[in-house]
Amino acid sequence: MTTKTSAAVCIDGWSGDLDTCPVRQVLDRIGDRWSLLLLLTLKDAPHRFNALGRAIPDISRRMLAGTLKTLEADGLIWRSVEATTPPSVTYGLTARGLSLIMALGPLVEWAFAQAPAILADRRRAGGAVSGVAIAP
Amino acid sequence: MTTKTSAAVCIDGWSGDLDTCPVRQVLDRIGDRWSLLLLLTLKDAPHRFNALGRAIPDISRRMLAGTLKTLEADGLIWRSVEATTPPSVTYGLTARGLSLIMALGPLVEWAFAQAPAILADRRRAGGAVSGVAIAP
DNA sequence: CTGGATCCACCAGGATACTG
DNA sequence: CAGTATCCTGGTGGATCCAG
Repeated sequence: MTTKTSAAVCIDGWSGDLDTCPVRQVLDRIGDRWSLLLLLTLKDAPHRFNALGRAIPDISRRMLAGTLKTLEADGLIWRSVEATTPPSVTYGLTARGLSLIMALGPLVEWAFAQAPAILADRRRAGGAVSGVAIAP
Repeated sequence: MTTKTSAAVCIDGWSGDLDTCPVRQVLDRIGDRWSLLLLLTLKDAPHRFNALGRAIPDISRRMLAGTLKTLEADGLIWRSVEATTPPSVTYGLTARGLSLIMALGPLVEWAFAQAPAILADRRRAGGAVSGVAIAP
C-alpha cells in the first residue's frame, strides 16, 4: 500500500484514494505477517517483549519491535515500561484492539468453516469451479 | 506466508503450523493488494476481464489475471468463457465468495468507525497511547 | 532485557511485448 | 479481447551488531 493510486472505488461506495480507504488500511495492518498473531497472543493476557518472542518463535526481534510499535501507534495495544534493571516492558490489548478482535470474529469462524473446502478446491485447481454461482 | 514456520500457536488454540492456520490463509488471500477489491467489485454484478481492469484502474493485467485465477481456484469466484471471436470471459461471485464478503461485514464497519481515531493516534504517534487499557 | 541501526536476500508486483 | 512470458525494480523482512 505504498504505491500511489487514483482509483475511485473501494468499498461500500468509498470514493477516495485507494490508500485512504479505511478498510484497505485496516487490512494492510492486520494482513501482515505478525500483527494479528500478536493481537491474538495479547488477547489472553499482557506479555513482555521476550515472552511474545517465545510465544511466536519464528518472529525476528526486528519485526517484533517494529510491529509492536505500529500497533501501539494505532492505539491497538498499550506499552508499559518498568524502569528496573534490566528494564521490563509489558504489552497488552487496548479496548480498541479488543474491539478489532471482536470484529474479526465472523471472519475467523468463516475461515475455520471454509478452510477444508477451499483447500480441496485449491488442490484440484484448474478444473471446474465448484462454488455455486450467484448468477449464471 | 512463504517462509517455513513451526510455530505452535495461531488462533483459537490452533496448534498446527502457522502456514496451515485457516485464518492466516484467509488473511493472506484477501489481505493482498487486489483480492478484496475484486471481490467487492464483483459483488454488485459480474464483470468481464477488461471491465474489471477499468473498474480498478491501477491494477496491472498481470495481477488482474493472476488474482482472478487464484480467487477462482479457491472457489470464491466463477469464470465463464464465451467462445466467440473475440472471446468474452465473465467473472462473478460464487456463494462462497459472497459468504466471505458477509463475514467481512463487521470488520468493514469497524474500519469505517475507527479509521478517524486511528489516523489521529497515528499522526501523533510516539506520544502516550490513548486507547483505554484493558489491564493497567 | 529491550530495543535501534545497518546490511542484504528475496520475491511480489509493475512495465512491456507477444500469443490465441 | 483475454490472457501469458520475460525482465526488472523496490519494499519487506531476516541476520547481525550495537546501545541504553
